[in-house]
Amino acid sequence: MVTERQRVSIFDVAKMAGVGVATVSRVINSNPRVSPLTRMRVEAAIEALGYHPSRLASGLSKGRQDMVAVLVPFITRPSVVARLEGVIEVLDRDGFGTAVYSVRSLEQRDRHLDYLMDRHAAIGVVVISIPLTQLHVERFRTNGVYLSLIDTASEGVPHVVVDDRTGGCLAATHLISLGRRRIGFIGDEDLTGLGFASSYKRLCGLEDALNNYHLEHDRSLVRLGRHGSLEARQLCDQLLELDRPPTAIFAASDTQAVGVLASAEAHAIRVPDDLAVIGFDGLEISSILGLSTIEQPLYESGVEGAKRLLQQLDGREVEQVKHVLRLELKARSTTISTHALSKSGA
Amino acid sequence: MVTERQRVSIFDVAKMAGVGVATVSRVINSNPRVSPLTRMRVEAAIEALGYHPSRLASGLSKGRQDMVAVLVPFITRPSVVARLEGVIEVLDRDGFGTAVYSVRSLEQRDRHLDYLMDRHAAIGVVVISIPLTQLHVERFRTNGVYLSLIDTASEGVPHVVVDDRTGGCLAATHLISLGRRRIGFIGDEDLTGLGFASSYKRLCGLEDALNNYHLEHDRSLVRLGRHGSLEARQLCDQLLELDRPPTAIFAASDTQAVGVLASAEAHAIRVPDDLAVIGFDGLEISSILGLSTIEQPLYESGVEGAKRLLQQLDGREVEQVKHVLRLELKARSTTISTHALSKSGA
DNA sequence: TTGTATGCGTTATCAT
DNA sequence: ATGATAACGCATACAA
Repeated sequence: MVTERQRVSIFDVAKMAGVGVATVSRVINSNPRVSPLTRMRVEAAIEALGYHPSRLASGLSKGRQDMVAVLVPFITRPSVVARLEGVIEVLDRDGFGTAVYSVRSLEQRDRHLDYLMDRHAAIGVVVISIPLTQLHVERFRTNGVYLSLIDTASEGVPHVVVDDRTGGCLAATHLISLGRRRIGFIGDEDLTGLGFASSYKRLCGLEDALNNYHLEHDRSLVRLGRHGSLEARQLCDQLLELDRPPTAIFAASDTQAVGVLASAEAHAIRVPDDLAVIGFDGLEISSILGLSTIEQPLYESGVEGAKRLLQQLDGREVEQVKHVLRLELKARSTTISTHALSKSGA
Repeated sequence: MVTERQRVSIFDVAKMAGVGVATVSRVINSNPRVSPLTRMRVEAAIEALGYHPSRLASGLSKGRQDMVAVLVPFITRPSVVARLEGVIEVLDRDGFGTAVYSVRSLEQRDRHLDYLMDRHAAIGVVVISIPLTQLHVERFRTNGVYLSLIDTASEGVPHVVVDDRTGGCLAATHLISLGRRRIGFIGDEDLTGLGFASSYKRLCGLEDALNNYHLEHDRSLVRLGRHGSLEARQLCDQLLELDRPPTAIFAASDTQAVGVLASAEAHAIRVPDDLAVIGFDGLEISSILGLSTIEQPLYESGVEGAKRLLQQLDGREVEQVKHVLRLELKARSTTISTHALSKSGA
């Protein structure tokens, strides 16, 4: 039925153009050592035959391929996707494909890493928000597979991060400066073993802030659970039903803060009057809901992470092994109870 | 510096195990025609050497590789990501890698498609929410690259979709049955040339519903713009500032409905009393906000789409070329103004 | 500037 | 059951 047309190879092109395969190869790889005339003849043949070089053969011959692997946890999280988008865009611009490996457990992480420790699987690997062991890193190094980290760090490996602890402190200080003393925290529980370092660091930042003001930290106001709005709402319900409920809540992410807002509404608790709420990330939803937050450049983190991988491929040393992105407090209507807030939402 | 350890090949394993390369290959591919003893010796050597078969060489030899490409538009949209997650999960379970190609324009679509029309680039391609031309489809067929479509359709190609038009009708009928007559619509503008078919079909469904009730459709209540909450809010602002504003709004997606809710709040318009709002998709946010919506199985669409690709790879005929997923009306507090809504939010 | 020949690491065919 | 060897399609060192 389907005439599985025989693949056109570099050989066919060479024959049609009346040249050797090496010349065709040179044309493909824009090697300057080809006369303009020959180049044109070859290009014509390529066009006529509808020839596509085989990435497989090319990769095999060169000992590496043009695919970059990206390891991501929980791909449905908006923050992860925003980063991923940046990665894909940069890689694509440089002609690299992006293979996405989703990891939900430590076993899955190790299985994928094991597979990717091979220049024939991917020329380089970008890891987003997943902790690596020193052993993994070593093996990548010895195997000559490049590595670039986003939102996670490892000794000697290029990584781009934000200072989550300072961000947490920033958020809490904002709440304290507003007169709030009982500050609840809703963050991620470490169920998977993939950590959730950022959530933990942000909590540390909260404690830093309380310490700075010599305030005691009521540990019973800290609730951890699975990441998600629904879970966060339930955790917040618990907090709001306490005898002495918090007067402010710092959620480890905007997604969780959305759950907090829903919980407050269900309890008919006025925000920010009775409860101030601040999130983290600066997702679009925060801007829409007037949610105060600590904004981090997610997309940019992807861009930077990918660029740092490309630098290594080019043989350039990565100038700054540790690249720290800025954080910015966005004070909106869930903490500041003023006027004309529809305007300041940007 | 870095001792770029020489790659261990099938040859090294053969030598160490004292067998031929063919035998090693058989072991790798779990070919039964190997004696248990030899198998063990080979496996031991593989383990000892830390050998990984080269996917490149394997692919070249077999004339195809184990990477599936996925074409996605606007990867940051939650609906797209949910689908993508399903695809990745299924492919991974079957040992296939997933290369993600993001497309934002027609040129980019064609460039990627052109590249992927090659069994050496990907053994199969899954396309999400992007329209294809008949020409593209033909070329895939003649090149022997398998194709599976999600949220888009093409003659003779396996695809999984929902009935957007019926869904739109469902949403509108719900609003009409609630006594609303002036129904606004906020949907996607076709800026990119990638269509946005679903948004358009949902609008058609709205008109169907109006026709069913012999209601006139006020075209001035239809506003199209870039997909996103912020844009939707602005469009809704226009609608609410009309002399005769709508009494209900159907947003083509939950993301846009969120913008509508924000706009209503900014205008101090009560929902659902003065304005009923319904979205589409059934994202987590809809459940949190109590947003009425038409829920579609996004994750499942990815799962199904990937499965249908795998069926083709297995040489099985896809039994159902067109697979239609169900839609479900979730009536929540943005259309129904009753009691105890915090409970019905599921 | 251009062509020839070898190697990249597998798989598969054919012997044995 | 196992081994030798020819593809697979390209890049590149070397020769011309």
